[in-house]
Amino acid sequence: MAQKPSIPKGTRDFSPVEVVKRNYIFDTIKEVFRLYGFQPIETPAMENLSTLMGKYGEEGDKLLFKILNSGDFMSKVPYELLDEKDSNKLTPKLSEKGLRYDLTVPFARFVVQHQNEITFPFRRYQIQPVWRADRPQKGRYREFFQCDVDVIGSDSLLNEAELVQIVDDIFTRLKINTVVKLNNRKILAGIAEIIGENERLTDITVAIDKLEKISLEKVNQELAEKGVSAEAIEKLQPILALKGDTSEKINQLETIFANSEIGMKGVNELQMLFGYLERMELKTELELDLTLARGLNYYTGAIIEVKTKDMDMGSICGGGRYDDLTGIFGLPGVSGVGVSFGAERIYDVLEHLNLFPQESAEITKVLFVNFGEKEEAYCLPVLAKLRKSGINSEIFPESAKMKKQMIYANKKEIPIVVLAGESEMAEQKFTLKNMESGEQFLVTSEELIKIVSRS
RNA sequence: GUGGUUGUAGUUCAGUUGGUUAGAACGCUGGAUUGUGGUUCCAGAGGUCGCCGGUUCAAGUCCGGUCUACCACCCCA
Repeated sequence: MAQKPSIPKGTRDFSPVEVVKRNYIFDTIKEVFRLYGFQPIETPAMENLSTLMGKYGEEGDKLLFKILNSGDFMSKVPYELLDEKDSNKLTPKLSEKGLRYDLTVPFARFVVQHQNEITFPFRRYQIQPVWRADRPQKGRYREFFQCDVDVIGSDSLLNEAELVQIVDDIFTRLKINTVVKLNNRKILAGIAEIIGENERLTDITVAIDKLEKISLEKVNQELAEKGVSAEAIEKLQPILALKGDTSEKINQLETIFANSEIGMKGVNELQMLFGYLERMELKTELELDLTLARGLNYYTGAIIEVKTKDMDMGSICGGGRYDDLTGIFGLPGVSGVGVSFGAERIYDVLEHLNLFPQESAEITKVLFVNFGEKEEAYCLPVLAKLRKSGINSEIFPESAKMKKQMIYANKKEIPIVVLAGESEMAEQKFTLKNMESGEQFLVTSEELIKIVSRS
């Protein structure tokens, strides 16, 4: 006997109901992207490892799925390498392709490769699965979808502002209450500068990013463990404790950064961004969060993160500005800014809050019961007319027992069943049954189409 | 990658200090009802107790390993 089939760890099948719900999210997102003039691209599931390696830090490299070379690859491996048993040295001999880890790096590669065909600034969106060899947990998978929007080739902060507007638009449509948290890497760099720990920018950002989750004491402890001097930690405290609304925080930062050029630049960018946002009449709450760092270390300017106010959950959307992402692929000086929507988490929020729409464009509206060959022939022209007028409809493919066909309609939640047997045919009519109320009507084909189109 | 919890019909779960033939509910199939689904009633099918090994006269139950899902780190969407 065949053993039970299964799928790889951290991957999922999607049932029809789930796909319909997921498409609702993707369709809403795409609609808004298009509304702002973004165009879709797609890139291959696999990239050359040389494109992917070293772009996500040391951790990231470990989480890349690598694809085994084809053919007799072992014959080319020198014996000494096999004896050494050093995976890091052996891997390049066995694998030269990997599954993409995110959509941003392949996008950067795409831009460099097609730079002469692209009109800048390039506004693109991309909705595709990505793969990470992470340990799965609830809401964390090894295969998941990212929905990215980026503008590349423009330094204007208007792009940041529009991305926030897109976020506002999408979550308003999805009926999720959100707060958009904003910060700027230059502020964080300024902080590192004035406390005299320029070198430790990454450690500092990672540590203060945790302020929401763990206590101030723990954060300070972690900073000390990472080798940040006690003096610097002391200097950091008043900054972490900054209070007030956005303009108050910005005012205080101006004083703090009097001697930090990069810090001042960050303050100016924030002022400009919030200036744009004020004119956009957003429904979403905005918050300047100085502890917002986000892990990805290619961000250089604005940092954006979106959380829902409706339930306790990590961010459902995030992004920022990255200067010079294409530099590593040989095209320096092109700046980009983008955000990525976490489809899986948005799904969980909508499910939890029961916000998926009941009506779906993907379910069958009308089922013709099949009574036999003559009856089939009688129904087919009407079925064709229904479909022509855009009504999802089907005929049961064989003249099975009535009960079986009714159960089929019931399970598929088909709202209307059409019965046409001998007696109906004799009168040139159809019996239309409303499956919810159980009511039945004897109607002509024209009346049938009219009634069904209305409901 | 580190540490922990878990696994029994399709699903959710019972299963005594280790002791004959592993149960229930829901679901599924058929019937009551040859032109009527959701409610009801009757009958039936469905399990290598995640997998591999060990201890024992005897293992769903104890031990080791492994896989899976989940939880906390790490990191992240």
